[in-house]
Amino acid sequence: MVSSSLRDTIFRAAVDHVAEHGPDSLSFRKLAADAGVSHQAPYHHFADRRGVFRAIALDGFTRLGDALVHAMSAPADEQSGALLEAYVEFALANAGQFRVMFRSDLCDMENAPELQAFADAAFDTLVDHVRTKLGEGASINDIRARAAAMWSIAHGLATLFIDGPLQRKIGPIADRRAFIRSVGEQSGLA
Amino acid sequence: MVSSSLRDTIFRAAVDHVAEHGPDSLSFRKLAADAGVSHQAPYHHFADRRGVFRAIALDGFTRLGDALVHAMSAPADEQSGALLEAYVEFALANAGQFRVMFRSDLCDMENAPELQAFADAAFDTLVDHVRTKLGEGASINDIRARAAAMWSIAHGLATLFIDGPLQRKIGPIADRRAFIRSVGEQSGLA
DNA sequence: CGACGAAGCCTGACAGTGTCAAGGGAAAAC
DNA sequence: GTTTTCCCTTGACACTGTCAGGCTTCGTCG
Repeated sequence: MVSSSLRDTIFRAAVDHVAEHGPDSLSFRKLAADAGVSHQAPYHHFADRRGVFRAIALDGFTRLGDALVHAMSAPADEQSGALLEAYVEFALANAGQFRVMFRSDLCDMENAPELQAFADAAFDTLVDHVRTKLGEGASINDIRARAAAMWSIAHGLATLFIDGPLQRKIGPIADRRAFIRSVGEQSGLA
Repeated sequence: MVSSSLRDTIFRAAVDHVAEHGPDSLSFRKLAADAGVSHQAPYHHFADRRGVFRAIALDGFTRLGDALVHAMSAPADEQSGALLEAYVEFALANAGQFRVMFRSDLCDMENAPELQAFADAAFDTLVDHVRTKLGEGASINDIRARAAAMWSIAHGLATLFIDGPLQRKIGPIADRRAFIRSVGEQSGLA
């Protein structure tokens, strides 16, 4: 609490702002003002404006990874569906943060090895799942393609939900959970 | 050429900039300066900075729609794969523009009926395709879920390609086209 | 022909932004 | 007790989007 409490204050305020108003309207100066410090104070804890986005993304990947690992504790024949559901539900429950995680211009994943590590870990979880599901005979190409397909469908469903178009076209979805599962079933992936 | 040539000049410059440097670094003033006009001139052709993004998105949806319609001219049993491939290839060939199309904060699709119309048309194309593919017996719920699944996998694959993580994890992909098709096959959708 | 009004563009100004530069004050290390 | 280090401050700069108002140029109508 003592150690760099300003960093936490600003980080939390940033997460809240992103969740409510999205990433782009986030102002470094206003963050500082709201925290009651000078406009330069945040620079002692984050190198850049992008630094705070990197922190937000890192937190997001950590929590998403946890959610996916938790989904793996489902019965074997329901794991795929549980993974899909966990991914999409996380994205919807943390829409702003989720957007930041996949905005390369904001968090610059290419140059942030710690972000890559978490993203890699999440994907490895997925590849392992696919490998055991397809069995020994499966070729590496099939495994990669199927893992990519699963990630794609989860990611696509999440982003299309968040950014609007699907919500409007599909119409009011009484039971979102059921819809997600039925999307998984319609693809051969869950 | 005479009629509002400045609008075209600025629009093209904006598209080029978005393609090269992404949407967020696009400066209204610099656009004007590059066109050799005052910093207020663009306001006579676009209401906002977002106005130019709306124009970019509209152009993008138009061209994406054309690409999808063209893909529908494939043999019936290859249509699904062709749609997937057309969607992803368009996104990769027009990465910046594609990002703008699905950034609700930039083009504000909720309040832009002309954008919704194009997005709806694209989705209707997809629903029709699914309907004829599943046949008469299919329930409306299954049709919607399968259409959503197809859109999700195409959209997810495209965005994961563009924003990096997939490219890195999948490794160098010798034949991207083959990879896209194999992703489609691994799901039951193509 | 002359008045008028709109279209298209300009100059000026304002609040707000990210970030570089330099200083200050307290606490900790030597 | 001096010096170094950490955290924060004030000041400035270039740049942004956008509101306000003025100035030509041109088509239309009385």
